[in-house]
Amino acid sequence: MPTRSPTTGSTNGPARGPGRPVSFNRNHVLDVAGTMLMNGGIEGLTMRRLASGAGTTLAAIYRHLGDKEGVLSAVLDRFSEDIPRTPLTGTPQDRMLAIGQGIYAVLVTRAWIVDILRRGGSTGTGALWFAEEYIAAAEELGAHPIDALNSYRALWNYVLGALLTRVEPEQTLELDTPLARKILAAAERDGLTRVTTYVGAPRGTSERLFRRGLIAVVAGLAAQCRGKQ
Amino acid sequence: MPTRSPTTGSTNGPARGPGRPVSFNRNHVLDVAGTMLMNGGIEGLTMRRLASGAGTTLAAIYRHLGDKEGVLSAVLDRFSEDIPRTPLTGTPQDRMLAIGQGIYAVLVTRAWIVDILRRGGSTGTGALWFAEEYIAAAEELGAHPIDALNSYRALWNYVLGALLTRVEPEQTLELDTPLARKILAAAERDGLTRVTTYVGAPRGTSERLFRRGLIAVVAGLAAQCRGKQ
DNA sequence: ACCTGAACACCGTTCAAGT
DNA sequence: ACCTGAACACCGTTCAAGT
Repeated sequence: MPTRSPTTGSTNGPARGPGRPVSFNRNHVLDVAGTMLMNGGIEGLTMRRLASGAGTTLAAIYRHLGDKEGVLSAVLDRFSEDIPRTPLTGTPQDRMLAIGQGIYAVLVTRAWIVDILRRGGSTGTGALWFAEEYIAAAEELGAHPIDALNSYRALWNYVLGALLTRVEPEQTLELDTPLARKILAAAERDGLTRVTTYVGAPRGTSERLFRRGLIAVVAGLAAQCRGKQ
Repeated sequence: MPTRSPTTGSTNGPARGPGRPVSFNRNHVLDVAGTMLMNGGIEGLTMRRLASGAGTTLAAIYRHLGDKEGVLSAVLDRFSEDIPRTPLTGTPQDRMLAIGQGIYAVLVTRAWIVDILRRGGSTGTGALWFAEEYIAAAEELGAHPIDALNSYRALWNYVLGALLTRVEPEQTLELDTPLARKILAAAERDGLTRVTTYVGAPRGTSERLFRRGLIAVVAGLAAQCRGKQ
C-alpha cells in the first residue's frame, strides 16, 4: 500500500488559491476522520462522508490510505503519538495502578479506539511505553519476564472490559425501562433474591467503579508477581 | 412491539404440506439467526440473508421481531435460557473463580454475544444466576451488598476483556507481519527494551492466559471483599 | 502517469399496494 | 385484517474511462 504524500507540509483544507493544488492532504483527512469517530463512533465514520467532509474524493482515500481498516489504523497511530509519557513514581504496585488508570484515562474519552483495537489488534505504537513500564514494575516484584507480560495483558483485559461496560453519567439506571423489567421478572421467577434487590441500586460514577475494581485487580496481580499464591 | 406468534408449537421450516401455512416460525428464525451469528459474527447476520435462509420474508421479520437489535436480543435470550445452573462448592473464593471460569466457558464459543452485550447492555436473563452466586459469595466474605455487586462487575470486566483480546489458537504470533514489524520498530525507536524482547514471545493458549489472570483477579477481589486493603 | 465519476453488490428500514 | 414486493437512503469497494 503506497502511502507517499507528495507535499507533506501542505496547508490545511482542500486545495485553494493559485499554484499546484494539494492533491491529497493526509493529515487533514485523518483529522476529519478523528472528529467523525469522536462524534459517531466507528459507524459514524463512513468513507463517503469522510471524502466529502475532507474535501477530497472517495477513490483518493482508497488510493492513499487503503480501505476503511487502513483509515482506522492510520487515525489510531496518529492519535497514539500524542500520548505523553509521564514519569511514574512510588512502589511497583503504585506504578501498576497508575498505568491502569492512565490507559483508562486515555481511552475513556475516545470510545471508538476500543472498536479499532477489537478489530485489528494493533495497539497504537504511542502507547507501548505503558507495557514497558508495567513489565518493569512486575519484574521488580519478582515476576518472570514472560509472566510480567501476561500480567500486563490481564490488566489490559480489565481496563478494556471496563471501557466496554461503561455507561454515560446521564443514563442513570431506570427501573421502568422494558429491559430492566424483563431482567427483574426473570430474576424473580428464578428466585434470585440478591439480583432482584440490587438491580436498581445506584451504581455511582463509572470512574469510581473502575478505580475501586482496579485497586483490587492490581493488588491481585501484584501478589501473583511476588509469587504469593 | 407486538410479538405474538399465532401458532407457537408449529413445525420446523417454512410452511409445507396442506392446511393453513405457518405464517411465521419464530423459533426457526431464531435458530437460523444463531447459526449465522456463529459463523460470521454480528456482521455475518443480515436481515436479508436471515429472511431467505429461514424461508420467510424481510418484512415479516420486522413485523415479528422488530429491527436487527430486536433479533439479536431475541437470539441472546433464547440462547441464555440453555445455560445450566450448576451447583458451586468450596470456599467463597473458589466459587468466585468458578463463576469467572463459567462465564468465560459459556461465552468463548459464542464470540458474537460480546458484540451484542456491547450494544444493548442486556445480559441474557439465563445468566443472572452467575451474578446471584457471586454476590452471595462476596457477601459471605464480608462485603457490603452494593460492593458485592460492583465486585461482580469488576470480574465481568476482566472476563469481557479477555474474550475481546482472545486470539484463535491457530493464529500464532508472526514476527513477519507488517503490524509486528511496525510495533517492533516503534519500540526500538523509543528504547523500550522489554517490549522489544518479548513482543515475539510465545503466549501460550488463550485459555491458560485467561485462567492465570483470573486467579490473580479473583484473589484481589476476594481480598477486597474481606476488607483487607 | 495520474486521477475519479460512475458503477457494482450489498446493507437496514419502511410503506404503499396488494390479497 | 393481514401480508409483502418494491422502494428509499444509505454502505464499502473497484475500475473503466477520462485528463
